[in-house]
Amino acid sequence: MSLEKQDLAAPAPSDFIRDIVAGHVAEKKYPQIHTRFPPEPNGYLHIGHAKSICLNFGIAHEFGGVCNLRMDDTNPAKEDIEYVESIQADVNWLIGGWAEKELGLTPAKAPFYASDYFDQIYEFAVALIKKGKAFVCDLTPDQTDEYRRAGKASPFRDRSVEENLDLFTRMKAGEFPDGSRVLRAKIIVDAPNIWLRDPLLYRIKRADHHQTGDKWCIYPMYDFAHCLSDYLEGITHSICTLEFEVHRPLYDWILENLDLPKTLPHQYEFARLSLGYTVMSKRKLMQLVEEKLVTGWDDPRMPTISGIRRRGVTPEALRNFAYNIGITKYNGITDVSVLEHAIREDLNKRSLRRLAVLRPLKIVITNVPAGHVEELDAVNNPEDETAGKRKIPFSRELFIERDDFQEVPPPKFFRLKPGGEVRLKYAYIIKCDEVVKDASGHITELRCTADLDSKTGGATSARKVKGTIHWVSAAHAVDAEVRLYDRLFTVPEPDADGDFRQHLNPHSLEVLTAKLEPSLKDATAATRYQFERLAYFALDKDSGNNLIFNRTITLKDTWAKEAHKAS
RNA sequence: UGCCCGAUGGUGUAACGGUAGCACAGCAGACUCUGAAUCUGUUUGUCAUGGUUCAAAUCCAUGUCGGGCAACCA
Repeated sequence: MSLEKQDLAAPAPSDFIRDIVAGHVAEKKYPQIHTRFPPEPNGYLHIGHAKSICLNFGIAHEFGGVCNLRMDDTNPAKEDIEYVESIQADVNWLIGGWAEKELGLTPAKAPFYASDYFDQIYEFAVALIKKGKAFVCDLTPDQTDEYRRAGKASPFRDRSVEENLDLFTRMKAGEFPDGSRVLRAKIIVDAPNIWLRDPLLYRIKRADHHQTGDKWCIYPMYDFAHCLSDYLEGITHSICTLEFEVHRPLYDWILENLDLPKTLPHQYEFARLSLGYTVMSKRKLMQLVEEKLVTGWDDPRMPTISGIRRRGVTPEALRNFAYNIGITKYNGITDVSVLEHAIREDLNKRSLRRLAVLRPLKIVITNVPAGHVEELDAVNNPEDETAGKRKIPFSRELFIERDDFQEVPPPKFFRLKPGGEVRLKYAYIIKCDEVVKDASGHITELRCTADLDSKTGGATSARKVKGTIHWVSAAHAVDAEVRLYDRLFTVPEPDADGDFRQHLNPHSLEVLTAKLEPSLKDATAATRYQFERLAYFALDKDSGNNLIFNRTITLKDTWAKEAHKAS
């Protein structure tokens, strides 16, 4: 299915923000809808950001608008160019083939940066001072905190415009040490909303900035820079998460007190994503990386966009997930199964089926002569006829999955057992005649006979056998490293109590050497594979001459559930 | 504590004063050369109490519970 068709087929998402936007479009309130996605480059983007990206770009896409990617880089102490680059790559990947046209670009065809506006933001601060609406305050951080809690005016609140102007100019010139003075808005000292109690606008902070170098030693605070950046870019709908709801009066106050000629943007808030069995805060993800609890930001177990991508999930799957969860103001925890379903649904449609054995058990088909090799037809994707067929080699010695044989089978086990029959996918029905063990009782080999007329299309091929299993020809098999990933945490809410690290899943990664059908030698990074009856896999970026596959997600396994119930 | 926000099955959402629907999960079955996919059926819900109304998940009031903010972070 083409992406375009997929978009058309998907019901247009509807939520309270889109309802508002649709209303504005209907009344022609703005010439064009303009949103933005404004991450701070102080970490990698995660699936919660994906929700926001899909919302902001989705709205632009659906209402003929534009969405800017803007680095909210007002705190150089915590930011880094590495993050700028990863954010750009992740956004491009997520919107690729979907909302690329809606991506707003600066004249340099780069993302936007709040730091692009530092000169203008500075002038806005000067304008506020001149109007008597901002003042330089010499209180220490602790004192400031104390005064604000008490709803008491700063003793510096009534400095003259001239003095404020002089002090602010000198702050900029670097005449004062870090943290010694700040610029504050003059609003209401005892407002019920803390963010209106003369909030900070600028602080002195000597830090090398990844975009502006050492040009500045004062940096605007989020509240001051954000609304003005939105305004300067012509943003109409500034969409953020719930924790900024209480900041909205300040957002509006700044814009309304600057006598701005253009239409003002408006802020709307929605609930951030919480996912079961996952931690989402950048701080905790950073901790996992720094303490080497994972291999990096793009470890396939991480909920980061880069980790999810490396795991083999497609942007379409992630977008469908984002659509499916909806947008509200309710802080709930989305079940991981919703994500897993979106991934499986996507991969089922697109992945090439292949035969691969993860934990090999050798079997010998005694009535097939040694040296005999035949090529069998195998369907590449039953969900997509255009994917065609391939040949797979069959011979006397094969590998099957150890799990597919049980010497003492539980009830309803319809795979291979002593004296039992099973179909080898695309090949013959075989019967297990003998179980060969070593001195310690470990099964080393199975000796079987094939019903030589039962090959697909053959005389007895219609014979009903309850089970069908996958296999690979031992002589033709290709070895590959497979990385079996599982959820990173063992509990639905890892950060609900105490230290989230104590809930780390010790089995979140298992590495095996698997036996693959030979066609997988030519596997490509862009292709998604389903190892039949097992899971979906994608080539890892570490893969070179030696193949490395990441397990994206398992197939649903009703039998495992059944077996679990029995035990 | 103050201010702000929220509450619909197990989970996430829809219903915009007029039949509580969808998805995921679960359960049961059909089909199956993937115990997958697909198909069929199905269990489970409007936080509470009042009020307005012919009619309330929806509007109002009060309460309960949950979340957020009170960084020279964003």
